[in-house]
Amino acid sequence: MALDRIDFAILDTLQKDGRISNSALAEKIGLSQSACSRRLDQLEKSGVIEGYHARLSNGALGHKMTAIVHISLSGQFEKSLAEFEAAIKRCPNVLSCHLMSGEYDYVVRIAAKDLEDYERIHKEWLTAMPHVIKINSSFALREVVDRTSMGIMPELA
Amino acid sequence: MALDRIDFAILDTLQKDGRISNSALAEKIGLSQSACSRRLDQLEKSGVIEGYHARLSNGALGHKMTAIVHISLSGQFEKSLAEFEAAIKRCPNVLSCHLMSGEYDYVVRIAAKDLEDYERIHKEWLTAMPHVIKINSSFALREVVDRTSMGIMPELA
DNA sequence: GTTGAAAGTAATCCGCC
DNA sequence: GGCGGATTACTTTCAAC
Repeated sequence: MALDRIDFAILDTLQKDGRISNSALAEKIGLSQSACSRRLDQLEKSGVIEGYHARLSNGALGHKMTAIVHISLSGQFEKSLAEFEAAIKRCPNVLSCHLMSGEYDYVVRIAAKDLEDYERIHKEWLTAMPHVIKINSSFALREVVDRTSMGIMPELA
Repeated sequence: MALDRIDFAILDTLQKDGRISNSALAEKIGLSQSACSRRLDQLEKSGVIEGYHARLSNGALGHKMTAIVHISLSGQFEKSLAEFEAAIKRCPNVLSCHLMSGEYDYVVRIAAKDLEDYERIHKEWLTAMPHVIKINSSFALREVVDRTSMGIMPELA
């Protein structure tokens, strides 16, 4: 799907305010409501927009701690990976998980209430996952940036 | 702010569908529209809901590669950290960045179109940031989980 | 791409139970 | 917490340009 500047402007706006009304969006990017609505339809149907989500405050919900955990499995067979991934998806404290190249197989970001809560997660979830042989936890002292998708500003230039 | 099961149900729903209408939300959680609207107001004003965002497909936008970069600075003075953080916030390819305890000072997640694009980002942004003395890049082979906030299901129990 | 209009739906705010 | 009502605003669709 070919996107032009107007599409990027729509995406940029919607990324910053996912609940903006079609009319406000149309006005902001300088398009009529009908044209704006049609483009938005296209962007949603084509999969460029995957969905809309409320962003909750982990802190306000009592999860003031973020851990970044590097995990290695005992083998890299697709079956082992699949079993581990199915397990990690079930853990509600997992914010993100990527299969990686390099020293560790997975990098996992975890939200916890506090250190004690992290110990519980570590024990009940992480060490209980299939094929795990090595776990290395680091803790975030501060969140500097946290976005789901990258800023699309560069494409606007 | 004290949250009850109804609040968690609202949050859970809104996290999955950030554009749901108040009337649909009210029906889903079994509340009248006015009560639902009042609670939502509170959740937004109290900061539990930080905002609403469209989730864009990095892949569809041409950014098919995710890198996780560990960065160390030459010193951990607050001034150095602040300067580095100001710089990293400016980079549009940065998805997340955390100041860490442990071996590296920062863990940064970066979206890139491809390896060539990553090399450009590495050269133009990462190595150009103030006080950086060590950069270690790993690449994601697969995204297993990616959420902004943790699932709040556990609180529903 | 635009405008304008119609019809349906939703949000907001009210007082009251 | 629920209900009904009134007002205002938004969405969607359509026709015509």
